[in-house]
Amino acid sequence: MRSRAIPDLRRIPEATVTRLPLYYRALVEIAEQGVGTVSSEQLADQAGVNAPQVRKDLSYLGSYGTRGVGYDVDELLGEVARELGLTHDWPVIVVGVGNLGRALVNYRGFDARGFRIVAALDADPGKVGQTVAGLTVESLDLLDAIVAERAVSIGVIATPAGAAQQVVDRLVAAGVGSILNFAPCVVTVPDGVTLRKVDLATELQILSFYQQHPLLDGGAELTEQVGA
Amino acid sequence: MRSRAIPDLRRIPEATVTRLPLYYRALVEIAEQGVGTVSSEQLADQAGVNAPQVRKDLSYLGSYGTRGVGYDVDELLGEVARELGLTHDWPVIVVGVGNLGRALVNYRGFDARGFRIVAALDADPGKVGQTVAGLTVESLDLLDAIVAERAVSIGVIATPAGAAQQVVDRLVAAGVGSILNFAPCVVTVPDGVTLRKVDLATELQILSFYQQHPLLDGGAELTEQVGA
DNA sequence: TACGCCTTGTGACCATGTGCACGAGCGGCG
DNA sequence: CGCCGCTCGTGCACATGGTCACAAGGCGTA
Repeated sequence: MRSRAIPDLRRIPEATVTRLPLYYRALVEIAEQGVGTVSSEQLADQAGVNAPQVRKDLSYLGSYGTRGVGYDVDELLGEVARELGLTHDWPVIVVGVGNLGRALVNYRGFDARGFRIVAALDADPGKVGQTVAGLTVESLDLLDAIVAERAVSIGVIATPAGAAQQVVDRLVAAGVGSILNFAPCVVTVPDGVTLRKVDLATELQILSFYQQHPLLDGGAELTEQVGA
Repeated sequence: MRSRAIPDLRRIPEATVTRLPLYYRALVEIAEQGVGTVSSEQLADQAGVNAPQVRKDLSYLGSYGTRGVGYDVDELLGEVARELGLTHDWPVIVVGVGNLGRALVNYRGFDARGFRIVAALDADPGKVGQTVAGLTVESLDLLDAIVAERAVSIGVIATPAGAAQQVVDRLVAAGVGSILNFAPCVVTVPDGVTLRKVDLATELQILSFYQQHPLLDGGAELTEQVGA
């Protein structure tokens, strides 16, 4: 008897990885409705992509649907969750408790799916000791100790641009392997560390570009990017 | 005499558009240092990409550097700014004044480069009338009138997922041509409207994936996507 | 004025990603 | 038990994007 799937070590394309969260969210919604089976087309509608894409993406996971029927919602949900690493908690640290940092700490759905904010740090002594969403702001000086002690694996940068690279370096040195950068600047990380960035100004400028060039309009749906 | 550049109607690749803001920011920083000329390599370092990429991207603009010398910082800055539509102001409306919405309205650097928040709306009567960053929160009911009256061209969605599509529809109907969606859901827009999305949960899940699959690491730098 | 250095501009090649269409296989029905 | 419809899985062709290497061409200097 051969075992079920052979998760297959071949790499999952980056573009597929960026869509997995979409599928995950769509599956959660479908599961909540009590539906037991979905076709690639239904899933595609819900996730905002097209059906062949869904099938190809899911095929990378080694997840099998049933021909003529579709995918078992619960099984697929479990598969995607496992692949995304949502079956256990990830301790998250937020550095910088300004407007944005506070919003992030308060953000529901942050810890909703396994992401638990275990620390909020700031360099400003005036902010240390304040409480945000039930969490006490701690001093930036304690970064290394906190990361080590609480097994932090994901760091969120919500500092001013000037401090970002320095904080990133400290996080990496302390063992953090994934970084989400909200600071409006370029930061670099060594190989083996994953970096993603979110920049509001950049997004607005891209919109502004297309607003000014109505002729050029992708028509695409969406995509993404990742660093390493 | 042939005229200088011929802006050239050939389309600028989407990937290039997403990098223009990086170049813009890099150029601003370089200009602030009083430097008059940059090479593609310097610019590449500052922007976090590689030199040939910079040259190819800039060539799409029809912007000419000088061989053997580099690019004139001020001239290039003006060119990029013009291409991105940063030479005039864009009225922005923010819908949803929860944690995130408030942070966005407060966010400096939002209007720093020509993006001016002219309205903040919320459906909750309890929030209407509150002041956020010097702006009075207005009722969602006034959306259409406000968009028309203040010539809003960019809409930012910071509502709960359930309300997002409805708000997007109203914005589009009122004439908004660009939308930035922070709500964790898929929204659709008609052709001719540009849509971009920012989703914290998605970003974290992608990080989580790579954290769990250390073998797969792009090594890429960054990218993006856009809808229409 | 001619030569040589330096940096841009770009054409060609390769990798990645997307869309399509068809074959494969399961379930239900007669 | 056999047929048929439905949906997955996937190979292929196409489009987009990225990397590289090299030619084009100013600018300074002798």
